[in-house]
Amino acid sequence: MAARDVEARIEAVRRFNRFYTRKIGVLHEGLLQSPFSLAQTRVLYELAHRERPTAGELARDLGLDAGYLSRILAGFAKAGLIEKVHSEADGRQSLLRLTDEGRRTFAPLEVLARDEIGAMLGAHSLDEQDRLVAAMDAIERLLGAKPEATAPYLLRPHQTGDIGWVVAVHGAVYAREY
Amino acid sequence: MAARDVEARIEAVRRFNRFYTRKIGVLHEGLLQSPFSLAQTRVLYELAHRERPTAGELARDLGLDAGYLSRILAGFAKAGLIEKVHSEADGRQSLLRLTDEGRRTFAPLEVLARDEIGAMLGAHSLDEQDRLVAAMDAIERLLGAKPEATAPYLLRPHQTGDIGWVVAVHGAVYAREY
DNA sequence: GCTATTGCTTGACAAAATCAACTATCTTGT
DNA sequence: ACAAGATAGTTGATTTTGTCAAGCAATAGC
Repeated sequence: MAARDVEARIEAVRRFNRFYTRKIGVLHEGLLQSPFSLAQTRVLYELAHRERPTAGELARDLGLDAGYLSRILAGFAKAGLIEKVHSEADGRQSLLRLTDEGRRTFAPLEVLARDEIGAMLGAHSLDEQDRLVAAMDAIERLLGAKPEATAPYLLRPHQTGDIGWVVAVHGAVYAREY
Repeated sequence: MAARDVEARIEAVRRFNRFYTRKIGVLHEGLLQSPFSLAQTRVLYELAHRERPTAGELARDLGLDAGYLSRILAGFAKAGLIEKVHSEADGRQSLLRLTDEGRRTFAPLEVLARDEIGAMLGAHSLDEQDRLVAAMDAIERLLGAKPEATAPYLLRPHQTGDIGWVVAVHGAVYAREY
């Protein structure tokens, strides 16, 4: 429980990240039969599940480049999948909405994605399925809450020869002398 | 616990996938400062942690296109990061190995990646960290074991009007009549 | 009102990934 | 032993994906 375990925890998380990176890659292959790219699918999903999002909202939440997203949305609009309505409140932004055509197009993708996950789950007993979902919920709950933006965190125990602590805050890494 | 819950489980897994897709994306941003792409980094990692892998082995395990990987490896070889040794056993394949230079190049990446995860963990209490790691281990254990390649799995409970079961096996989706 | 900021778009470009064709080697069946 | 087929890897052509900076219109802050 001491600092000695920090390395082990980090390794465990990294192993999981490698594992799940691959898993997600495999799962996404299934949607490859659709005419949409992964990014397009993610955007479609958000469009289908939000009230009247703006482009900026989607870009922020999906972590997409604004320009990139703009093109994706332009493509959707051209294909008649979405409608852009000028915002009354702020003339710079448009409120986005799936058209009926958009919903019809999206529906089979949704089925495909569901069935794929269903197949994955189906390979396991109900008990295992429950444990899996519980573990996922736990991770989401733990990592989903925004971490405190306050103190820097000790990453490695001090060792002779170290110049100080090595700390990382918000992705940036610093060395700090004693 | 009945089939009624299937949909709920599927939704939970999908939500987690969306969540973790984003998480991984954010975590990879940190390595953006390095001169290597995500794919290159993954390959480097495997090279550093395997005995004498072949290109095919890496391509399979990382899910990379053979041609794409070939170019990545050619780049590494050109930069003096790896060495290809003709396999005695099979003249078609080469055994790959990081050079000392390769190890030196890889080391700071490893530190960066570790510190990034460390920062993530550091935002949580030790107890939370333990629960996080336990949940990740659970998922890996459950999904890591190769599922039985036998029976098709029931995805949705029967409803009036259904033509039959909708089943999915290994990513392919079939309809089956009663 | 003037300036800075914000939301979005566009053009130019670079990086990442896919596909098919091809060579060299190995395996299988007869 | 040898032809036919499979496999490991490379290469060229191409597409897809993503990034960056410039620019425009609308808004917000002095």
